[in-house]
Amino acid sequence: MTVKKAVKIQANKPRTYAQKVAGKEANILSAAKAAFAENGYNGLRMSNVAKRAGVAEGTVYSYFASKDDLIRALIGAFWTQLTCDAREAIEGPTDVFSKLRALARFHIDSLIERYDYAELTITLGRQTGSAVSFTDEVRAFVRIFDEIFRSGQDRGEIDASAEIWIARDLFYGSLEYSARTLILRGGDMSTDAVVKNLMACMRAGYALELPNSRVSLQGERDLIRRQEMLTDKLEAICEKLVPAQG
Amino acid sequence: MTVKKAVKIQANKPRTYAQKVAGKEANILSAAKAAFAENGYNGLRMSNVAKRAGVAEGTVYSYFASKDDLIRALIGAFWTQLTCDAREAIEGPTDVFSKLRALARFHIDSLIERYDYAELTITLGRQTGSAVSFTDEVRAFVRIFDEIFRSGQDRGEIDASAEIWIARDLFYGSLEYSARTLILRGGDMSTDAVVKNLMACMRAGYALELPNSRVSLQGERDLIRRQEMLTDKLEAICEKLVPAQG
DNA sequence: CAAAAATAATGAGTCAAACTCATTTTGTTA
DNA sequence: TAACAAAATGAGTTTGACTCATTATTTTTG
Repeated sequence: MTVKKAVKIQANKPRTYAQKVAGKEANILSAAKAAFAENGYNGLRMSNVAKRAGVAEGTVYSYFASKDDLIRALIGAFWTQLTCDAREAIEGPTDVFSKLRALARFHIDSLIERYDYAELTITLGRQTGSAVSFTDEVRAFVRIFDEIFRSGQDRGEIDASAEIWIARDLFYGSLEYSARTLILRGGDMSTDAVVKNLMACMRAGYALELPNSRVSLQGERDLIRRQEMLTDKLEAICEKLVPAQG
Repeated sequence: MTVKKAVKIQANKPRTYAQKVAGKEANILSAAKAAFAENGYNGLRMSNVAKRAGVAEGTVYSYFASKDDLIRALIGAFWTQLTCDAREAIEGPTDVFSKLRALARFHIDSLIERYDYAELTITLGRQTGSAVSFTDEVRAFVRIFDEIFRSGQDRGEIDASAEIWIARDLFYGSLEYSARTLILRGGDMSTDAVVKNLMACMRAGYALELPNSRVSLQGERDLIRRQEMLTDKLEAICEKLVPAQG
């Protein structure tokens, strides 16, 4: 038996039953969330989830086909929430690199708080042939970086020839690794240093300030050459004049 | 019962038995390696490993206390081999950034070939309370990067104030993420672009060439200023001379 | 060399936990 | 309120990691 989420609703009856069903799914999910937070993926017991949600074990399986599917749904919800929060976090700054910095800061803080989700995202993400997938939710989150980066390219602040997927992996990859280091070693190391370093590298590698400064440097060199030639001429004139004045 | 690896060896008896025991452990490990390669961690069955190794299931448990331990031993061996190969791969170049480039290239290629090990390293690495640990083996691999980076700092080619753990996470993190992207999306994307981009960012962020060029830029600016003043003076002289000559 | 002791191998059996499904309960419609 | 449909139930099945009493092999000892 599979619980049909799209229950036919009559216009006159104010869908109390459908609400109840939807509420039960939410109950199970939040029970799973709590169980997962306490014991992780391997420690999570479907029987425990059922007990917490106040339903029989079989009921859980009528909403989620397997333990994997249940956790997948959880991961999807996590990324959706994260996307929402991240968008809020980057609202302040208008400058492209400041936006990226805000995103980086938010992301590494989130990862440190809930690294288990990130870990499972990778572990379960590669497994094929499952009904539930959280690919879309992760993509929606990743899109935040893409939008900022693209807008930077459009505005001419970021090198337009930079491949976005590489920049994205550099961004998220280094943040995730650093988050793990901070969790493992813990203590006195700060997220600020990580973010600062990442942004310095990205700015140095992608920002178009450097080429511009090179152009101005070139211009200065030209000027120097012209001034050298002018100096030569003037010196020659001086040479002629000095005996006349001396 | 636990098989004692340190069998007391009599000088006269040429340890045929100890060899046999060691051989059996190697058999089990290679059987596990094959099974893991075919089916991954979840798909690996201890019964299957035993069958492949030509021993009873119980025997496997006298060499490795659990499935986790068996896989951990496998992961440890993987990193040891990788360390060996990586050291060979970076032998050619002498320049610091060329060495890093060689390491990056080697690492991303290895990851693409055997991503499952990298994934499990992360998943199993965080789990506590297990007899077998592969921390040392991973550390030995990571040390390769550290050695190159440190030597660069010592030689003055790399910013000495750069925090090595952050640089390391940037390096390995971005490579792992990119490897995953390349595996998932596959096809026409190349590892070359990833390595090139990473090295560009690291060079821009860590190399000491940039500060040097800034110094020379400053020097040129000073020269321009002096020439401006000189030009002023010469122009003034010309002004005086022109009516005299005109 | 044979008996005794120590070590290693065996595989049938245990156990935990994910998953199933016949039955019961609850809700909806006529 | 009866007939029907949807949902919930939990005892039972299955799977696969792990155990342990027994058997086999090797080493030591007298």
